[in-house]
Amino acid sequence: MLANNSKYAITGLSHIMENSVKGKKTKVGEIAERHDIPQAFLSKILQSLTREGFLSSKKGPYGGFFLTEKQMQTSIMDIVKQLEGEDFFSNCLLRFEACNSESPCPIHFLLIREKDAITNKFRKIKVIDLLHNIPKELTESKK
Amino acid sequence: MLANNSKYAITGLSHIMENSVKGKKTKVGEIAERHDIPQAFLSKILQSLTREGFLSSKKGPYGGFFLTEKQMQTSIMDIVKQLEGEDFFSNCLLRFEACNSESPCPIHFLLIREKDAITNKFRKIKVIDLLHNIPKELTESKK
DNA sequence: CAGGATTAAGACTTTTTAATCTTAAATAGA
DNA sequence: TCTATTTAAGATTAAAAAGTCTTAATCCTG
Repeated sequence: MLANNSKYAITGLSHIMENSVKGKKTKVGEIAERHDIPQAFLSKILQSLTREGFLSSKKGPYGGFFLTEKQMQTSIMDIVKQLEGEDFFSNCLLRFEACNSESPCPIHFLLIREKDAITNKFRKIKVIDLLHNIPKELTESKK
Repeated sequence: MLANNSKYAITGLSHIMENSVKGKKTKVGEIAERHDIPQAFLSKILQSLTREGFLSSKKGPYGGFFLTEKQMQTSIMDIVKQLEGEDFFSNCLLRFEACNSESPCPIHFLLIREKDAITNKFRKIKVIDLLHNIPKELTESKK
């Protein structure tokens, strides 16, 4: 499970992504209001992403957050790692510090495939993919 | 990611399981020491499992925790649900309260297969399975 | 160049999770 | 029945995560 940090970050990036492809910047307040996220907290999170180069911002009127083409290609694994800590994905689901094949936790081998699948998916998903997140069969027909 | 609660609980049950098949009871101190878990905290967790019927205990000298045949068949999903809350598995990885196909979070469809696989695995794994957690190829040859 | 709009930074507070401490209750064995 | 051993229960404290507040810096517009 991800912490609130990552949850808000991904939601925010998804929103900023939508606007960025239209060439628009996004104000924190807009994201906070639409997704019901505490604004000051979201600010801090987006600021930290900006500091680390995952996101761009501009102050002042008509300012806001936006993503460059290059930033849209960031793997969300890198973003989660920055927010949750470098070893988020190397730790096992039970959060044992040193869980691996040689010194496994009680469920290491029982869940290793599923764990790896999740890790690989996070590696593959890029910020730009947060845009196309609804499968065709659901967008084409209604109900 | 599971909280410490569940981590300690599964570690503890795994240890108690080992002793239970030999007909032995397990003292909290023994588990705490072997796995480096704060003893008083582990006590509380095991006590709560006992209160809910997932585990058995006996006070006094030669007492300790143990598992009945029936308790060994408990799905660890039920145990995690009790410790982390009923909707642990119905929430998505991003912990959105209401994330489903109709109102998905930004990564709902990107991770739905992997998420479901994990959930099903937790449903299938029983306490008794915590005993046999090392694949044959690793126990047979060394190095 | 003044004023409002916006992000930046960091101190502060609240809430939740993790862990400890204290006292009680049960029970085996001498 | 006394004592040592063990779980039970709940109050308390500590640490971490989540969230708020305040002030500064930037920069567009008139």
